Amino acid sequence: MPRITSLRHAERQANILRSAEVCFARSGFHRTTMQDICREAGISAGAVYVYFDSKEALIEGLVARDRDEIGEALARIGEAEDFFAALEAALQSCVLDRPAHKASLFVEIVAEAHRNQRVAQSLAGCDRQLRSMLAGLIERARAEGRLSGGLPAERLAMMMAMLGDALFIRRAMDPAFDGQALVPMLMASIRALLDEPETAAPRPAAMPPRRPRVRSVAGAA
Amino acid sequence: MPRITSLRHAERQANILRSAEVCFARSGFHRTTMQDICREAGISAGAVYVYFDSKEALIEGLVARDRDEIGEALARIGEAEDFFAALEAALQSCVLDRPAHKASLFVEIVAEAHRNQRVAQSLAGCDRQLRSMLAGLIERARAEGRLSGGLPAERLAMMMAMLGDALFIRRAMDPAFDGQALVPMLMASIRALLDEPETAAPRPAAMPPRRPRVRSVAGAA
DNA sequence: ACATAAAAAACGAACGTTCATTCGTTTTGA
DNA sequence: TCAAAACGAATGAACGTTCGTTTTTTATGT
Repeated sequence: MPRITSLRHAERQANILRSAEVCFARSGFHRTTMQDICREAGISAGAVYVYFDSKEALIEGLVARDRDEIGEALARIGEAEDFFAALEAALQSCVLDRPAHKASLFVEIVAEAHRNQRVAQSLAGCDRQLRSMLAGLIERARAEGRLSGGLPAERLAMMMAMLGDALFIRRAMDPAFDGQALVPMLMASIRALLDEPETAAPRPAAMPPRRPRVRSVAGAA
Repeated sequence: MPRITSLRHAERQANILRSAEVCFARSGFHRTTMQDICREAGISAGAVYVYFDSKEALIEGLVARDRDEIGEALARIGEAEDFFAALEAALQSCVLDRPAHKASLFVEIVAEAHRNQRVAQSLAGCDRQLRSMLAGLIERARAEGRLSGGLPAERLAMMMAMLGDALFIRRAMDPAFDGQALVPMLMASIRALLDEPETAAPRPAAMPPRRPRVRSVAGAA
């Protein structure tokens, strides 16, 4: 029974995904033809259907692959000892150090998620996983006394994820965008949030002309 | 000479743009057919070409319209007296209070900008305008002694714009996303950044186990 | 080792659908 | 009255997918 070794099969599949990623990042999902992908992958028009059911399946495959990649990167970060160093490392490895085309792909996937149920679910799963890992980092650091703030960890994780989104978006919008230059600011704003006590005081009705350095964040529940 | 009054012409044009916006936000640019837009606008298939040269021209029209809208909103904000109140108002009116389909449209436009030169230029222009207005707000507040920090205004404006992007993205990704709940955190992180002095000290090599409340941001030049 | 067989993989031309745009005709309104 | 505007069926190109054929790979028998 001549079945191709599953290793070879996986290799071909990965190669097609790589090609699809390049094409999607370059021209977008809808402007990329299957022929483009096949040309990029060096295969014929029909061959891709041996490995993927449809063009949509290619996007799903890409999301799943990236989810696994980021999951691994975050897991590695969970091992680190220093919280802020870990966070900055996460920023580097999960956002800034990723090649530029990943940023374009991110925009493409978010757009596609809007109309493709399955892509939306993959993306939501990826996002949930990422944020819960971040929240876990925060809670562990608190339990070990390395963090003092009291704001809900989930919400802080959401803020961090959003900063990552924003960096991706900017990178996609402008190839000359210098995300690295913003790292100190990003880290500073995260530090400010992490240090906030969980006070429930409503924000002041009017702003006094001169304020103390940092005021507390009165979040909704 | 029976030419339609230019008022009527502008009305029809705006109506078509509105319809296109709804359709693009619902199904995305490439999955929306001209028929969809015409049906939504209540006109026939060919009529749209009296007002717009092509489907692409519709997107360009939408970007131009939104740029003008946001420009007006920001101009109004420039008039405000209290800096942080103005900033929070900008957050509300330019991001949170905009209808949900604007968030979807934003993602769609960023994706489209990636492959359409003219859309990219419109978007970049819109973005530049927004950020320079924000930077102007900061510099004015500093000149009047209402702000003490010293980080570059352009970079701070970039951070603020990115937070706006991030809110839009999240709204587009998840209709249940509660941006309002994050406002206190967003404002707190912005306050922390605005209060930073322009020190150039490099970030500490290793993190001490217990840190003071806020540390300074050592940006690149 | 080699030959053989059979199934999977790859090919690529062709199909059928979808859709932006056009155009000849009709309607509208200044 | 007549040019602009609107209509909507028709057009033609683009593209995802299929399918009959060819090639490659692997398992088995000698």
